[in-house]
Amino acid sequence: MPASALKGMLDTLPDETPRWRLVEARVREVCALFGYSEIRTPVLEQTELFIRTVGESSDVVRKEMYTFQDRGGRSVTMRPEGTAPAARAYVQHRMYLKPQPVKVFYIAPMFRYERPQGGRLRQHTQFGIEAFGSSHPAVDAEVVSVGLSLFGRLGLGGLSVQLNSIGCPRCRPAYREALRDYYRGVVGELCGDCRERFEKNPLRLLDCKRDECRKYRERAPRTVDYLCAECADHFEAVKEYLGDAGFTFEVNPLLVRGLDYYTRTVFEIVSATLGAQNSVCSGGRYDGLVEQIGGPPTPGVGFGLGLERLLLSLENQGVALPGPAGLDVFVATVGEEAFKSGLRTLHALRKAGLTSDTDYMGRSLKAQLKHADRLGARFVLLLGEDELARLSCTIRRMDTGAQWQVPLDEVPSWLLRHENGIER
RNA sequence: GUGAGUGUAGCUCAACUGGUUAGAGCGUGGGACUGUGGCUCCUAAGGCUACGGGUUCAACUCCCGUCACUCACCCCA
Repeated sequence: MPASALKGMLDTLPDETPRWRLVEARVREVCALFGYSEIRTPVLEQTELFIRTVGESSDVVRKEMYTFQDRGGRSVTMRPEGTAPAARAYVQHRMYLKPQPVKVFYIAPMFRYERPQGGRLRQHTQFGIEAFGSSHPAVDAEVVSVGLSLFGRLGLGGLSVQLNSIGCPRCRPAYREALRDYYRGVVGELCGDCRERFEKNPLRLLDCKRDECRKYRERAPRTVDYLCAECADHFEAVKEYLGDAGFTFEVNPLLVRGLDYYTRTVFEIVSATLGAQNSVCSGGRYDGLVEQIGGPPTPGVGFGLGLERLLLSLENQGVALPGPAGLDVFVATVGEEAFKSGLRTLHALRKAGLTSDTDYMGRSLKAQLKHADRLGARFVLLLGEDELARLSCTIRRMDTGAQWQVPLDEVPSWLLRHENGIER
């Protein structure tokens, strides 16, 4: 039996879960503030859903999906991203009949079979939001600002917002052709990948990182110059709304996204404190997605935000993150009778809502105190023969060392009295 | 999937150009302090040096293979 998790899949240990809970709490606060409600969808979906929406030519579908036959012989896939499942739920439950827009968020594991690297895992946790039903450019701006607000609340800096518009099915073909025309003469000098992109998905020619391909993109035609009137107006409005909200961003004409369903707005929030995998949040508009799944024509915008990357970036920036919460009370006892009495007191403490624990290792009193200190106990309750005889106990305050004798049955109420130091 | 680097105690790292019982700090258990934590000191446990093979009188050290991890590419959160 191999006692190790699968490649690219991490355990989150007790020392680390508090920081996760902090981030999740902030996510929920921000979502509540912006009017997004939580949705939970299954980990598995029909493979078809992702092939049709994310796109047959995308890398995600071609080589990164965890796909297998279930026992009924159906091809199923562990979700590689969250937008398609949310859109599927929107259609399945006819949420287009509800007041629009429908705004949802999720915190859920995503799976992609890739080679792990700093900030890249096979299972990662994504916080995502989706706003279905409105094509208003102010919604695009809102979506971006949800991400930025979260980062702001967490104290994450060193970010840059990259924004672009890749047009719609009406104007994109003209752009695609212009791009092909531009690259046609130099195809032979491009890398192998780019030669394939030239055929299949010319937009992607723009984000190749190889020098031999990179030098051409400076003078390549830009998406924004080929937008139809509606798309151009939309893009202008998005920028205006974002600017009015006080956010700074950069228009990056080279930004195109890897998933096929995007239309118009695409954006990416990049952190300067991550390695090569520096995109912490990215998304865009997907006006054709719902219809493609079988719903009525419905616009939508959203983003995905990698929580592992967010945590990494926070750590790299030295943002203070919480560790395990300390105990209110540790019950230390000497002798068998005192141990039994201690257990009864422990129950009373817990019943009163005080976080408390005792020693189950038969440690010496001294070692129990030491252990209590490590657990971060604010008070230690001492119970030995002397105390038992008097039906009382010694309460020690760990930060000051002050001690009191308190009758056993009054311990919880004594501790809860505000002046004695436990603040709820 | 491609390329490179690294695998020594729970963690972070030592061990000269191959040389005999593989060390230290932190952490963990116990003690100095017979019923009182943090500081200090003492002490113990903990290693098939990732795994398998080869070279050699001798391998943590050199060679080959496997696996794992890391970084970069592809791509993405």
